[in-house]
Amino acid sequence: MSPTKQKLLTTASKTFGKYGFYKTSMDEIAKSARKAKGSLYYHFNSKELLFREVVTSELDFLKQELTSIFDDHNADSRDIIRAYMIKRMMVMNISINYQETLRPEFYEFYEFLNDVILEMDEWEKKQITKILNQGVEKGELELPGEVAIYAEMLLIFLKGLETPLFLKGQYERLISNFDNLIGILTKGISKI
Amino acid sequence: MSPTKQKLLTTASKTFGKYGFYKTSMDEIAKSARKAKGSLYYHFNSKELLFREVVTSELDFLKQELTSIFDDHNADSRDIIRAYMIKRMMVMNISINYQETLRPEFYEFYEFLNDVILEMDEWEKKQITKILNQGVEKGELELPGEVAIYAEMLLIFLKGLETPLFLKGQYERLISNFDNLIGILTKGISKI
DNA sequence: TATTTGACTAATAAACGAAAATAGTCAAAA
DNA sequence: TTTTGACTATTTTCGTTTATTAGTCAAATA
Repeated sequence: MSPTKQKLLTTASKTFGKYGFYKTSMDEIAKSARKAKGSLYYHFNSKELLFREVVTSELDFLKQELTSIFDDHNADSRDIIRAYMIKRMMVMNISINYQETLRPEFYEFYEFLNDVILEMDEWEKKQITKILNQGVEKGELELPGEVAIYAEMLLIFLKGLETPLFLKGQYERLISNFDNLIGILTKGISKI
Repeated sequence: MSPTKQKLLTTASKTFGKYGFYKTSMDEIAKSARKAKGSLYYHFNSKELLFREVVTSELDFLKQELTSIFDDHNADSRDIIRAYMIKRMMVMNISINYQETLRPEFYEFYEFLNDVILEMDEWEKKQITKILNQGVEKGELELPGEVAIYAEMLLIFLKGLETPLFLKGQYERLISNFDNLIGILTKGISKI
């Protein structure tokens, strides 16, 4: 990625993060980056696509952070799940542009991001399924029925927490107890 | 409650349920109920208060249904929790006016219902806490740390499911597997 | 006295055009 | 190939009018 494009992307990320998608103008981003607006459009075809790249880069970072967790094949699958969930919430807590997609207006206005979010969901479902399957194979976990459905439910649970944690500012208060709840879940799926 | 008031309330519930709060006019409700608009305002002071009563009555019904579950003191606390969760989702699935408060616009426009929802949240937190505490006392459950926090997290989980289940129409698909997930949770909190 | 009525008023939302702001383009320059 | 900024096209904003709907009240009814 060229330095100009990089500069534009990080400036866009900061500005969107500060004022939100709709309160940020393309002129403002270009000016902040000390580039012409034409350059912005040369590298990113539209405001929506620019925001997509901003959010995508946050999600790519998250994926990367999460991948490093389950790359460790020796670890107990219960520890991997625990680490996955905690890391997920930690990184999301600083993914400020992703957080904007949680806002209620999202559903009305941000359809252009639906596929990005959906893709992330599918990615996570796949990873969690993989972790669970590994745990079952290693005899650490016991899951009657379809494993993929458990993955889906766990994801719904994690996503359900996003609004209270990130939008309603309860991250600091609840995260300390989050660990206990994960403890319940991992105990619940453990083979006795 | 007088027959007229009753009639107006059920008509309002049906009409709001069909067209939503904003697409329903007070004239329409009065006409449907074959009453004068003045009667509507005699029994309910405003459109917002009328809708409040409609939602409140749905939530009162839900409370009633849930109360009958944990009134049974002999039952195993794990069974009570399971029954609570399933019944909760079943009743909510038919609480069509409550479901409207889940819509994204809710946050912007329906502040006048925030306290009703909050009150329900508090009620549920209290009931779930009670069930969990009973289970701990009877030696059926094991919960390290603050019991109330588990109740809060369980509630967040249940509320997190509401949007995918009721607004995104996944109730039929997911409810059958919901039971498995509850199984994990109850196993997780069970004393071994 | 408590309740019901419907014509009436007050408040809100929709429709619309003009002005302002912002997204997006492109020929010229680097 | 990339960058620039003046330019156009589109969208949003704002003020005004019109239409709809919320809410009132004096009279009628039970």
